[in-house]
Amino acid sequence: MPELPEVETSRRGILPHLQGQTITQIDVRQPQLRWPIPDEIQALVGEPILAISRRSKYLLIHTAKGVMLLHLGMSGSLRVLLQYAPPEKHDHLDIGLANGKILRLNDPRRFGACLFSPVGEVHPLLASLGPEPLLEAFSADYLYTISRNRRVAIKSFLMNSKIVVGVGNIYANEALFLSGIDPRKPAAKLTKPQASHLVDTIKGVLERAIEQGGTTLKDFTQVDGRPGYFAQALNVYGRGGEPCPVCEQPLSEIRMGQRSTVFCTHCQR
DNA sequence: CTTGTCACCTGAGCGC
DNA sequence: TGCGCTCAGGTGACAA
Repeated sequence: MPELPEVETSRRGILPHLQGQTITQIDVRQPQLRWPIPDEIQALVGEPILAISRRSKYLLIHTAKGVMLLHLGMSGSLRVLLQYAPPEKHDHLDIGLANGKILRLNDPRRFGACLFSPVGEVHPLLASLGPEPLLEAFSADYLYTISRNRRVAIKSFLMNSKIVVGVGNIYANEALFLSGIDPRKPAAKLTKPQASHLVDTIKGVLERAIEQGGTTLKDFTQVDGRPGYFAQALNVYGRGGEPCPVCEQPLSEIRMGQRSTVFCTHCQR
């Protein structure tokens, strides 16, 4: 499960089931995810879960011995089940808990990850990430300043995790539409008001999606308990050729960096 | 350093 | 029904 709101919704969904529980077992059925699941992960067996946090699209399960990093890639999802629930196709990993439940990772495409970081160390994958989009560090001043002298298209710039994390293809398309900015515009050509508007719309679109994830949040213990990927009404994503919701001109669809990019040539400049 | 491309993997949908 | 092709929500590793 991909974009930041779904990851945050997953965090909130599994939190009540995992908080304070001790990890009793870690069953790896398929270690070949994006990277092999390391054997060191077994160091967490016997450890109480102290907290579950999120950095970018990584979920971090904290213990006194270290942190388990979970990433859902393009197709991963988490559920909380009873420990005897028979594993189904693509159920690669179970984290057994003292209350008889398990946290189970399912990921058909195996672009996800389960990694380990010893206590006190920051995992290398997290070391050079940009700011969280919903925190104050991601501001108009920041975006304007960091985009100077950058010729890359603003959409690719936004999707660069060194600039800001958590803005994936869907929300990059949506935020640029809501800001009236052409996704092909070189980042350096953003004006200060545009940078400010863009920061506001990114925060707004992500916050609304998280709120909706919250309202539709199931308890993560049912087969259909996963949050819907598209809880939020989308203006442009997946709507190439359809009329623009504002001006009714047909929406353009192009590819930028192998990613589908939808925008309105009339409303976005 | 910046930018663009490739790779990882499975499954769904489409045209034939 | 089946085959081959394209595409899909991510992102690190490279090459230029």
